[in-house]
Amino acid sequence: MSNIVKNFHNCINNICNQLINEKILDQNTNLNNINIDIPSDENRGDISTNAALIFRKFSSLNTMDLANIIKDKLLNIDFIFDVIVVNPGFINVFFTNDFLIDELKNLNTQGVEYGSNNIGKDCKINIEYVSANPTGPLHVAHSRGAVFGDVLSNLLEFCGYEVTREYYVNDSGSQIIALGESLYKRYKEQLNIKDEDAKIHLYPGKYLIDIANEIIKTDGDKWINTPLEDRAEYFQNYAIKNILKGINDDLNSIGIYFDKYSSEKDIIKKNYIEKVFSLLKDQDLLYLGNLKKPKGNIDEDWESRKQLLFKSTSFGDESDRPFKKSNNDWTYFANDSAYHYDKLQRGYKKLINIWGSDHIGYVKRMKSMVRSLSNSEVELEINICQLVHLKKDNKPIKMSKRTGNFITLKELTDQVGSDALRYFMLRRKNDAQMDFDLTKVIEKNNDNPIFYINYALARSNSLIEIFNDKIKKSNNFDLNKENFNKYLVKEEWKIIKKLLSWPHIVENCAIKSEPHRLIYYLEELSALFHSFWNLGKEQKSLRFIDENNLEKTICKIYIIKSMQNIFKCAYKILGIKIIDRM
RNA sequence: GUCCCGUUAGCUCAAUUGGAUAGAGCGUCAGACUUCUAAUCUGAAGGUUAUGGGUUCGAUUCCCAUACGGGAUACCA
Repeated sequence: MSNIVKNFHNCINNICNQLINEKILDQNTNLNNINIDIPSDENRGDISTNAALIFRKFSSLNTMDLANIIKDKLLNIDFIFDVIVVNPGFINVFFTNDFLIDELKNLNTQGVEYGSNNIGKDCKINIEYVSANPTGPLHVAHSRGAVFGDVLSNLLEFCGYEVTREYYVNDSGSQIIALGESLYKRYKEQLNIKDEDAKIHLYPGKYLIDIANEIIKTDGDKWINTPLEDRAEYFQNYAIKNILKGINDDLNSIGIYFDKYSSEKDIIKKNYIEKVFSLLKDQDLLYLGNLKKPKGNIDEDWESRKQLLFKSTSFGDESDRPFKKSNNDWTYFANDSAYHYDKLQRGYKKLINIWGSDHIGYVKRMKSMVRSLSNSEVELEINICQLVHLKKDNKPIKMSKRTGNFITLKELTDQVGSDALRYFMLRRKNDAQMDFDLTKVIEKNNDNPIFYINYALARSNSLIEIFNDKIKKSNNFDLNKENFNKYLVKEEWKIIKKLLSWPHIVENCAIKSEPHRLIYYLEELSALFHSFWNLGKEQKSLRFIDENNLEKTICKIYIIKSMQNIFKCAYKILGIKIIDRM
């Protein structure tokens, strides 16, 4: 597992220990705030650190003197070519070319495993996402969380976590009762039987009609005039089963698969709510009380009610939260707490939930709950995916879930394809709102970054083809370090350094749960490649393939192979297809 | 009213968890195709990081206030 940033970090830590021994640094010097960066400006070295600026507080020496002492020690390390100290105390380090070539060989030896790490070693983690109610097909708003959760799972797996991808099915409660009755209503409708009961809320959309017709196909009109209690469960389960299958198909079509579906019904059957109840009671976190009247806009029929409340204020929430309704039923929050208790029982060391922005008000109470139920041993991380504004030709598309006039995930996938959908859903930070333009994401021009990176890959691939056809079929390159030094120009060293920063990018993305950075990395790498490619137009000697100079060509093709390796690895994490040719 | 998220170039967005001269793409202007694939590239112009304070060697980043935009706001799920 090679990571140039980590390697260098170790060097700095060693030097720090030496300095402590030499009494230059205080015994209790804190190393936590030391940054190791890959500078964006190449003049600032291949890697840089603020160590001297941090050490300043733990030493009688001034920052620049400290920096120079560290510099002298760094210069003794064999893979460091030069060190420059800059005001106010940054230490900029340049690697030797030999070191970079060794690392590039590492990259190729490790193949698509290059960049993986073990920060998640022995950590069982549960990532719950989508979890849309099984009352209708997935729509656009679900797709962002779906893709985000999937890629975060891939990424954490790559970092050594043992990941469970989980979908929580809300197959219980009043919505499901309404769903069952909606289906029954459609069933009657399809059999041309008049229904006077207009009170029942009907789920809009055509999908329930299709399901109703399936029931008619097998059962005919046998359910007509059966009492509610006899038919309810059948209609509910039938609807859930079919809708869930549709949801699953839609997800599969964009490459998303779950390891586990958890059912709310099952959780209730396990009596976990009662278990949670007593656990909270023991910690004195439940009490009977009245919530204060909320200020501002509220319904006119608000009334003060006595109900069982969870003390989430003791964890920083702004209000305590209802655990039971005033009629003594459990709230949804109580159910959800039981579900999280179930996850804890399964031995996860960390939980991640990915929620839509409409659930943002529930973040604090759920985090508080998991802390209470796990003795603060398990952290619940909640990533909020903000709204996606759909557009077409730069004009907003109006949608309303109430009338059933919304664009489904399936329709979106059919229009733009899985790759464009995934790529653009990931391209923005999850907690910022984003636009998604149906026409723009599939345009084949400069505006479209996914074509930009695919084009880089396609171009590089044609190089490999030409190389194999014309020059050499075998993979046994004679990789002579001297040749790299002799033939490569500064633009190519820049590409190599970019490639070697991949493990650092991966680690950062995983630690911060921010997969969008992978996308930006790919676009930057592609830019370096395209730019260098075009230099070859003006100056033939800079081209990758020179039939008259095998030694040089081999070095250059080796970089290309390394680059493709990184692309393959990144595409796998992002879940998008490799494009060989365009 | 309260809470959460956001505000960075004309537009859409980055910024390596407090670092150095805040970067890309689009758009604008000026250029590069007898090609290893022009779906590309080169150059120029474009900024008081919403505003005002604070913390410190150093702030787009952390804290406080203000403005604007979006979302959430008792027993639904």
